[in-house]
Amino acid sequence: MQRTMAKRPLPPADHHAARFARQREADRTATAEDYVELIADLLREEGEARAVDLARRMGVSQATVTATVGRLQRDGLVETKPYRGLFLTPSGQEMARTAKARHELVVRFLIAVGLDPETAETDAEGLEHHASEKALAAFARFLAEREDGGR
Amino acid sequence: MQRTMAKRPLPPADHHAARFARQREADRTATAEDYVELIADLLREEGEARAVDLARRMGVSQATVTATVGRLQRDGLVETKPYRGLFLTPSGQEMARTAKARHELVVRFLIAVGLDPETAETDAEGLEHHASEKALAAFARFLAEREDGGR
DNA sequence: ATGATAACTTAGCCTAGGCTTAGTTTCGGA
DNA sequence: TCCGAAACTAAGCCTAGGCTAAGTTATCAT
Ligand SMILES: [Mn+2]
Ligand SMILES: [Mn+2]
Ligand SMILES: [Mn+2]
Ligand SMILES: [Mn+2]
Repeated sequence: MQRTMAKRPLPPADHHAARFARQREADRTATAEDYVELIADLLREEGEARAVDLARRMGVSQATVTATVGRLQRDGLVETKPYRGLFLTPSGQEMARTAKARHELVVRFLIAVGLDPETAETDAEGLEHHASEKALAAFARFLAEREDGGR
Repeated sequence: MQRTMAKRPLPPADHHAARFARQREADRTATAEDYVELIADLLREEGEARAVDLARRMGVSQATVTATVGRLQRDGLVETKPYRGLFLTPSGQEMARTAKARHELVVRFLIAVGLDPETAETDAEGLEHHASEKALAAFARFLAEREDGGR
């Protein structure tokens, strides 16, 4: 995949550690982001977001959804009305809005660099959680230039 | 970050679930990939990869390294000689080689689309685990075209 | 040669996020 | 109306990957 194995010396240990720490942090927030994004999507597209639908779409058992939603409630992102679905608190809505915009941006970017739309969607689901603000800005810049380029 | 919130209907539930399943799978393998890549780097650059150095560079306690390395051993990726460092089995070397190439590719790609090198390194540490083969191929294609473009 | 220090391990704890199985509660069709 | 099915909850289990604190053990400098 690459010819020359660059002889780059290792970064200072604390820098190195900081990278991994950021990665672990992103992993910790990923589930919440995916859930609230999906809840928002379901509310918008289907009018309601029931736990059973979340379970189906996340590919996870209902019990897992119950537990995860419990944590989201604890963290002030979600409210539940049993048999009537899930709802987002203001801060849940905020997170969903951000997550959705980021998700869309990553998908459009991946397509712009030559990935097919289906794979772009799949990959974006994971990649989105690890793109920093700076990376997202770079992606947006890239897309803006692409659109301009046609002119 | 985006003006129009595309009214894309939700994908079929099973497709949707498959995306999240792939994401979870990637998360499960990420730690092993990072460890073997780092062990390989340390062996190459420092001549040895001791647990204590791994701990420092991963930003994690020594006890965590012991536990994680135990899993890597169980999975046939690593061998240990106490006070003499860690070594990769053939399949560990193979994983390290792949992970390293992928890491380098992602970094170069991020820089090519306008990210500064330090952020590229940080983001790559997380992004690399979620880029499919197709995405990596697209990144490589993009880089090849960039290089060509100057001609 | 030996002992202080660094490296490593062990034990015990925690949370997130999975699972199955077994209840309970609500809804809606006959 | 009422009862079976669907939705939800609860209980109990598991693994990964973190932590701290308390041992061991090997190395190396004196
Ligand atoms: Mn996602
Ligand atoms: Mn998403
Ligand atoms: Mn990584
Ligand atoms: Mn890496």
